[in-house]
Amino acid sequence: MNDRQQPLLRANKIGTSREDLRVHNLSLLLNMVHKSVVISRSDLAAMTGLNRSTISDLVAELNERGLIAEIEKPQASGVGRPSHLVTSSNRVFAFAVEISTYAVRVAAVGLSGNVVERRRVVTGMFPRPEAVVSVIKTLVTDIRSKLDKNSLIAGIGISIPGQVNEQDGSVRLVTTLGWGEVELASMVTAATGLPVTLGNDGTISCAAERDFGAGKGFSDIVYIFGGAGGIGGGVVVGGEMLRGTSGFAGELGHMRISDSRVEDNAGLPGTVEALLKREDLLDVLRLDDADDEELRLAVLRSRSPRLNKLIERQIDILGVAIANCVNIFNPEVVLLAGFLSVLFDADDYRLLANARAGGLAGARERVVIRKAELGANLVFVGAAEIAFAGLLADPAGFELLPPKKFK
Amino acid sequence: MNDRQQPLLRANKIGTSREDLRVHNLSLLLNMVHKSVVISRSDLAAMTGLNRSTISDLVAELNERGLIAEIEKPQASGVGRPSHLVTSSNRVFAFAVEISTYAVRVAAVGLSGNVVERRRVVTGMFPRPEAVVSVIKTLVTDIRSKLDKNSLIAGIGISIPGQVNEQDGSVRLVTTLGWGEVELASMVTAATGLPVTLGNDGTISCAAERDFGAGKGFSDIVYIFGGAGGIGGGVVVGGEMLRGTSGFAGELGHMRISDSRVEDNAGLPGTVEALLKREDLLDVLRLDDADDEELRLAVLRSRSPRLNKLIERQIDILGVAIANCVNIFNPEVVLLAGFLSVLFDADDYRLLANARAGGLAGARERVVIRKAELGANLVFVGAAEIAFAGLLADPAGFELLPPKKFK
DNA sequence: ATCTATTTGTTGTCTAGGGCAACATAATCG
DNA sequence: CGATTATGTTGCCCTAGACAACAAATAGAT
Repeated sequence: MNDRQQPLLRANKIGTSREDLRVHNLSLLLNMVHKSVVISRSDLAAMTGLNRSTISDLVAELNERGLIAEIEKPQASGVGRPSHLVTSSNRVFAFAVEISTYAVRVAAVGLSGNVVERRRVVTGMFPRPEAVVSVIKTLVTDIRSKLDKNSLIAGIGISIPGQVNEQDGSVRLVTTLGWGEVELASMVTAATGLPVTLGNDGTISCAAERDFGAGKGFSDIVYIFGGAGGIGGGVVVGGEMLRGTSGFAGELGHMRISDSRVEDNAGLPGTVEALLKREDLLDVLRLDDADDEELRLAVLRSRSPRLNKLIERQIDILGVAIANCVNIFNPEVVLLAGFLSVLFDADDYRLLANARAGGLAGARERVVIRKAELGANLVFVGAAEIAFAGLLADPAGFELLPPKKFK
Repeated sequence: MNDRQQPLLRANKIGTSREDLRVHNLSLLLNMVHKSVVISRSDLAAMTGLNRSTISDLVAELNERGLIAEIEKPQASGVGRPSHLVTSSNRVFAFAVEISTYAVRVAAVGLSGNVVERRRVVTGMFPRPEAVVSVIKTLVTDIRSKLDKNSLIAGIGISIPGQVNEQDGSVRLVTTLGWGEVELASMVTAATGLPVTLGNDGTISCAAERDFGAGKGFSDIVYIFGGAGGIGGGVVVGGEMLRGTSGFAGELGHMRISDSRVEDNAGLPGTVEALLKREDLLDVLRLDDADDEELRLAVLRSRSPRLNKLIERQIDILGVAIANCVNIFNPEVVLLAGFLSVLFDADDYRLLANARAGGLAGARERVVIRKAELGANLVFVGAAEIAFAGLLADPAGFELLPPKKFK
C-alpha cells in the first residue's frame, strides 16, 4: 500500500477544478436553503459572499432542477426593493425508515423537513432481516403511490439502533434486534429500486438536532440520547458529523466510566449505558410502560425518597459522562435527549454542577447544556437527512427518481 | 444573536470564488510537497486530478514565492520522460518552542521538517511567564542571527503542557507551571515581532505523528501520550486535528474511567491520568530519573513480581482508555507515546486483548494499535507545524518575514 | 401623490484560471 | 537507433464568478 498517496488523494475531493467550484456553490446554496427552510436571495449573497448576479444564476439552476422554489410574494422588510424568498422544493422527498425494537416506521420527508405519510408496522421482537425488508418494501411502495406524480425521490434513509458500517451499507451488530452482520442496504435497494443509506440512530438524531433542533447554529455539538434500548450518542465536529473510519464513531453510551461489573447491552462493564437505565426509573415509579413525557410528569410529581436517590445517582453518572465529553470534544453545546432530558428537568442544578466539576477549566466554561428539541419526528427528519446527503452534496449530479417504479 | 446566519457564514470559508479556488489549489500542492518532503510533479497531477499544465503553473507560482524548490536531477523511474521532483524550500523556517516543567527549548524548523539550531535553557520550576518570554526572546534572537540572510520566517509555534485557547492565543491553565490565565501569544509577539501560535502539547505531538510519524497515511488517529507531567492526547478526525470550540479538545488523560478518588494533576478523580502515572514505574524500579529509553530498558530487564503487577494494572487502565477512544472515535489507528509505549513493549498481548475487550464489535475490528515513532524532535516538528499552518493554508497571502529584525 | 434614497434583481461584458490538444523532450525497450 | 511511453510546455478555449450599469420595488420625506 502506498501510504503516501492515501491521505492526499482524499484532499482533492474538496474541489480543485472549476466544475467542482460550481458544484460546491450549488451545494452550499442548497444546504442553506434546506436548513433555513426559507431564506432571501440577498441573505444568500451576504452569507456566501457571492455576487448578486451569481446567486441569481445559481438559484436559477437549482430552480430548473426542481430542487428549490421561489416564493411569489416578496419579503417586505425595510427600505429597498424586497428580496425574493427561496424555499426548498415541496416536490422532493426521501423515505425515512426507523427500525426499532419491535416496530418499523416509515415516512416520506420533504426537502424542507416536513414529514408526511407516516406508517408503522409492528414486527414483534427480534424480527428477521428479511421480514423487516419486506415491511419496508410494502410501506415504501404504499407511500410512493400516494405521492404526487410530479414528486422526485432522493432515496431511503434508515435509522438503525446499533452499529452500522456507513461505507458499505451493512449492519454490523444490533443486540436489541438480535442481528449480527446484515447487508441491509443492498437488500432494501433490491426490494425497492431506490438508493439506501444507513445510519446509527444516535448519529441520525444528532444530525436532525443540528439542522433543525436545539443544535441549530452550533458547529460543535455532543448529543446524548437515553432510550429503552440504551444510551446512544452523536457528535458534531466543526459542523460535520463525527463518523470515524467506518461510521461507528460516537458510541458515547459505551464509554466506561466506572469499575462496576454491571454490563450494558453490548456486554461491556461499567459503561454509561450499564449504569444509567431508563428501566430503573420505571421500576421505582412502578410504571410498566411510559413514553418520555409520561415519565417526565411522573418524575416531577412523585419525588419519593427512593426516586430522589435514584435520580441523584443517575444524574451523577450522567454528569461524569458529560464531563468526559466536554474534556474530549470541547463542544459549544451538549444536548440531552430521551429520558436524559427528564433527569435534566428533575434537577438541572445538580446536573450542571456535576458536569462542571468533572470538566477542565477551559472547556467547561462556555459549554451550554440543554435539552434536545425535536420530538416524535426527530428520527424521521434525521434519517431523511442522510438520504438527502448525496443530493445536498452535489445538486447537479445526483439523480432523483420518479415516485412510480418503471421497469 | 442571529442563530440562522452563524453556521452558514462559516461555510463560505471553504471557498466560493475563483480566487479561493486558486488559493485552495496552491495550498493543496504546498501541503502535499510539505508532507511528502519530495514528490514528483506527475504524482502531484495524479493525486490532485489537476491537469499537467495547471500543475506546472501552480508549481511555478510556489517556486517564485520561494516556498518550494525544484530538484535539478530528474527522477529516473520507468519509461518516459522523467518527472521533475519538487521539494520544500530550505529557506523557509519557523521557530518551535517547547515550554516544559523546568526548561524552555527552542529550535528552527525548516518547511521540510528538518530541525536545526536547537537551544535549551533551564528555567527552574514554576517560572514566571515574563521570565519564559524573556528566555524565548533571547533564544529566538540568537537563532535568528545564525540563519542565512535569505531565509524567510513564518512565525513561532509554542507547545504548552496544558490548556490553550488557540483562538486568542492565551494560556488557560497549566498546573505543572503554576500558570493560570496568561496572554502568552501577545507577549511573545511583542518581544519578538513575530506572529505566534500556541498549541497544546498533545495536539501538537499528534499533528507531528500524523504528518511525519507513525500516523502518516491515516486520517483518523487517536494519539495518547504519557509523560512526567501526566497523560495527554490528540485526535485526528478526517485528516484534521480535533480542536473543539476554543482549542481545548483532546484531553484524553482527563477522561474519568473509574470510581477511584485518586486525583490527577487537574484535581479530577478517577481519570486516566490519575491512575496511570509514570512515577509509579520509576518508584518500583527505584529510579530517580530516567528518560523513556532508559525506562524501557529497565522495565524489559527487571520484571520483578511487583513490577509485573504494576504493569498489569497500568495496562488494564490503558486498555480501558483505548477502548473508550475506539468506541467514541472509531479511528484507524491508536498511537501510544512516551512511557505508554513502554507498556506496549512490556506486554503488547495483554494490552491489545484489553483494548479489544472494551471495544464494540465494529470499531475494534480494524483498529491498529501501535507505538508512536518520532522521538526527540517530535514536539519541535509539531510546534513548527502550527506556525506553518497559516502559510500552508494560504501560500499566496501569508507574509513571510526576513531573519533579521527591521524597524 | 411625488420625489429621493436605498436595496435588490437583471443584463451584458470582463477576466481569471483550469482543461485540452498538439508538440517537444527525455527516458526505456526491442 | 527507431518505437514507445510518460512528462513538460505552449497556445487556445471555455466556464463561472466579478463587476458595472441599469431597472425595479420599497420606505420615508415633502
